[in-house]
Amino acid sequence: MNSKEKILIQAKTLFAERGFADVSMRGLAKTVNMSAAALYHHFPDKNTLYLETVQYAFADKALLFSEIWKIDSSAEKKLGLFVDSLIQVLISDSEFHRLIQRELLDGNTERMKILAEDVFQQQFYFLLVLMKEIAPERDAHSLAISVSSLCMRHIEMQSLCRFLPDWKQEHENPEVIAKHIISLLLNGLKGDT
Amino acid sequence: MNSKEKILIQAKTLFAERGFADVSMRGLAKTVNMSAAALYHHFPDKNTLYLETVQYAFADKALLFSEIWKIDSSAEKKLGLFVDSLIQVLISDSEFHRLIQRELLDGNTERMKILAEDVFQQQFYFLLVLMKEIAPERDAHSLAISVSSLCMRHIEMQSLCRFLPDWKQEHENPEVIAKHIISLLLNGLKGDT
DNA sequence: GTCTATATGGCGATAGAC
DNA sequence: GTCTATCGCCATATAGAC
Repeated sequence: MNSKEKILIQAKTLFAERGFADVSMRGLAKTVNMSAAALYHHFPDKNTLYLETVQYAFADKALLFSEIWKIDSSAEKKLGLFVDSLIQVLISDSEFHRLIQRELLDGNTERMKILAEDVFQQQFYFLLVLMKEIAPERDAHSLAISVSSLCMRHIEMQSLCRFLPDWKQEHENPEVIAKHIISLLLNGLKGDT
Repeated sequence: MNSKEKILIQAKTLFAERGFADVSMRGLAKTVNMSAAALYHHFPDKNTLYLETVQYAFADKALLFSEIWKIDSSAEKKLGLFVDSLIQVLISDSEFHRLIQRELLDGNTERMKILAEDVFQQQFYFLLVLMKEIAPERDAHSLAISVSSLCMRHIEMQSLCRFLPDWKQEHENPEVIAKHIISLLLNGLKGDT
């Protein structure tokens, strides 16, 4: 593995965990056993390093769900698989998840465009098709946002939920979360569980 | 208004906008026309200042919805009012909203407890009661999380959604968002709009 | 491609006058 | 309660040797 890739891997970890302002070039250099000066051979400045780190972290995510859309099954079943997969990806690559959260919070327009086009767009498109099939009389865009919102936030709220009434251990089980979301989407509050 | 309050107001703005690490005592001092040293008369260190700022920003939010729960109306109607109010609060006090996002991302256990007990707990309790009334056979805790997740994330995703397929201007209208969420909750994907 | 050394400046926090 | 001055440290970034 070349140096640049080694740097990007560690940068992803550090930026995800502590954010842009709280990561120093010195600190990053230490984790890859380099001097800080050496980083500047690979990246012109800290800002560019961050941008490239984000793009690196997002690079392979666009294709992650492609098998789901090809499956010959009902739209509801596909939606279930998508929710399962999204939750699994967010949990298994929590650095990726945290970088998305940070980008959403920052709201930089240029990087929003990158996030939209490089990460979300393809899956979002298929999700739109699915929504139009399941609920043709509704607003597909809003529904697709709702699906991803539910998956992401249910995970992000875990550290808070422990301190809220009626919390149970099982609420942190990914499969329980997924099942809840699917059921809510398909049936609404009043449907069967 | 005394100096301490003036400091807290500006600190809320700065911490919400740029995060703990990216706010300097010098910079904060400038916005309140003070020397940095003077800040240390009111707060022992930057960490304590941040903690007090968060508590200050959260202080009056707990009671914001109390009228809703008293209204003599159907549970569905109350849920609608809650969603409307939550979205309105998040939009009208975006600094408050951003501080919550930052706290959720940080995940500090001590401060999660503060956030849960000082901000969420009371509304969450009433929301639980509402959920048990509307959907007695379902998991009320998960449903209450879903309600707040939908409200918060739909707003947080706005800067991203502009770059996603099928986006329309009206998707940023708070009333449109609220109506969508209510309809999704009450009817699920397949219900009427 | 990586190093050491360094320029330049901002940071949190404190001392002590008023 | 606020100031100026300062300590000691760490930051980004660059220069130049190897």
